Order: sequence, then C-alpha cells, then structure tokens
Amino acid sequence: MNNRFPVSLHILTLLDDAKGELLSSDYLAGSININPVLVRKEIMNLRKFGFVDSKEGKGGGSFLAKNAADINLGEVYNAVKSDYILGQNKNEPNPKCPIGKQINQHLISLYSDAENALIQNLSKQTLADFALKFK
Amino acid sequence: MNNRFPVSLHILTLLDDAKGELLSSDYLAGSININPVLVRKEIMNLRKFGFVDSKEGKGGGSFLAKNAADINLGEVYNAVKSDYILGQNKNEPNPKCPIGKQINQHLISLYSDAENALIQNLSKQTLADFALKFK
DNA sequence: TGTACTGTAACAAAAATAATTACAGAATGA
DNA sequence: TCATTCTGTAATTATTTTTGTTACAGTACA
Repeated sequence: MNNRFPVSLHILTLLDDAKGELLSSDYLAGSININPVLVRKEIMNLRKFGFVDSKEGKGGGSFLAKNAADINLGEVYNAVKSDYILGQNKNEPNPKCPIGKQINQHLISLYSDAENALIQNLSKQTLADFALKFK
Repeated sequence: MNNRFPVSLHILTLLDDAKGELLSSDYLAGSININPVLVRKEIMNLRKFGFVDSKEGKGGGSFLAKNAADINLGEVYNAVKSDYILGQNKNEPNPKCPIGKQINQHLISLYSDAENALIQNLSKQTLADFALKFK
C-alpha cells in the first residue's frame, strides 16, 4: 500500500488551514515529512480533480480550489486510488483449473462491492469535517 | 498492496471444492499460479485462525477445518490484514506543525472506521456463498 | 527404507514506492 | 533587466516491500 491517500489528505488539510494563503510544496513537504517533488506530483493529481489550484513563480504555491465543505473524503479516495484495495489482481491463475479459471471475475465483483462500502463510509465526511478535528 | 487476501480466498475456495480431500501445496500453487512455499506460509496463517488444517508426510495436504458456511469473508480479511488499508502510516509528520502533530491520530480513527465498513460488507458473505458462484 | 509430503529458514530476484537531482519556465520585485 | 523563488516535469537512484527460490529437517505412508 502506498501513502497517497494520507499525503493527499494532509495536503488538503494544510491548505484548508491556510485559509486561501498560498503554501509552497517545500512548506507542505516539511509538515508531511516527505520529498517536495512527491508533493508537487500529488498536487498535480489533486488539481486534475479540481480540489486545488496552484500559482507558479515567485511567491507561488497552492490553495484550495473549492470549499472544504464541498470535498468529501470518498472523492479524495477516488482521486488517489489505483488498484483494487483488496489485492492487486495481477495474478493469472491457471486457466485449466475450474476454480482458477473463474476466480478473478468473482474477486473483482467482491472487491468493488466491498470498496463501495468503504467509499460510502468515507463520503460521510467532508474535508471541513475532518479539518474541524484539529483544534 | 500485497496479494494475501486473494491468495487465501483462492486456497479456501479450492479446499471447499475438494470436499475434504487433501490438497498439496504444489497443487494449490498450480491453480493460483504462485510459489508453493508462499502457499504453505499462507496456510500456516489460515491454520492459526482455525480455518484449515494440514497433514504432514506422504499423501498429506490441507483441508478445511470448519464448515464453509461458518467462515465469513470478513474473518478471512482480518486473518491476512497487516497495515491500515488506506495508508501505511509509517510517516512521521513534523511535530512542530500544528496539523502534522495531530494528523496521525485523526487518520487512524478515520482508517479504522472506514475499514470497519469494509469488513462489515465482507462479513455478509461466507466462504460457502462465495464458492457457490463457481458453477 | 524410499518417496512424497509439510514446516521453516535463508537468501535472491523483482516490483513498487519514495527520494534525489536537475533544469526549463513563470511570476515577482528590486 | 535580472536575480530570486517558485512550479512542472523528467530522469535516475535508493529503499522497501513483495515474491520467488533453494535447501533441508521431520513426518507419514506403503
């Protein structure tokens, strides 16, 4: 499991806390304690989903592009998710085995169902709700 | 993300299908298409949780230790889970940052809540239900 | 007593993840 | 105008995680 979800949520929380003030990738990286280039990559992704925006050049940085109350954590999860969470499913079971032959399709439907439950749970909370805990 | 959940479920499904007949780690590995030693390791774990049992020596192998209807997939998930599913949480954010200082505790409570939703969803289905799909 | 298994450790290989280096280009302001 | 401080992005390296491999002792069977 990679660390993209917590990193993205950390970034978003910091940006929310900054109340519109621009934060540099160096500053963000310093709080999260990871490499600034990783932060910039993650921000590119968050920007793709319309959560944040950035300003280049001196004095530049990033800021929230929508209200924290309009970003729910399920959306954030969807923005960073890559594989199925329960298994990478890059295995190719033996097609000669009656079980192996079919298992991937059953696993996938199991995964998406379970993952939906996870996302639905995350979606109950917005970034604003989450940020409110930091007091 | 590792492949332990699908591997375990694949093993259990094959054992259920075998209806008590002993299956060797070589046979199981052949269907899953992974290394037999990995299978044996996974079986050790499944045994620890009482799902399967094995017999050593010639003609040995593994078999289900409880009824497939009494194994639900949430239990299987719990048996193989290690990290939090939403992030490894091995990062140490900057303790001087008011956000960084607190975020891990909030992430952890978020994770366990979301993971509970996932497990609850998985628990709706038993191994018997899952195996029934292979017809 | 040979054969076919499991259990388990130690090590190697491969894959995934993260860090680092580097630099072009944008915006600022002295 | 030009040094400075940022972002955007690619390329490379390092680290960590995961998987595969080899090896062998011990067990059970025939």
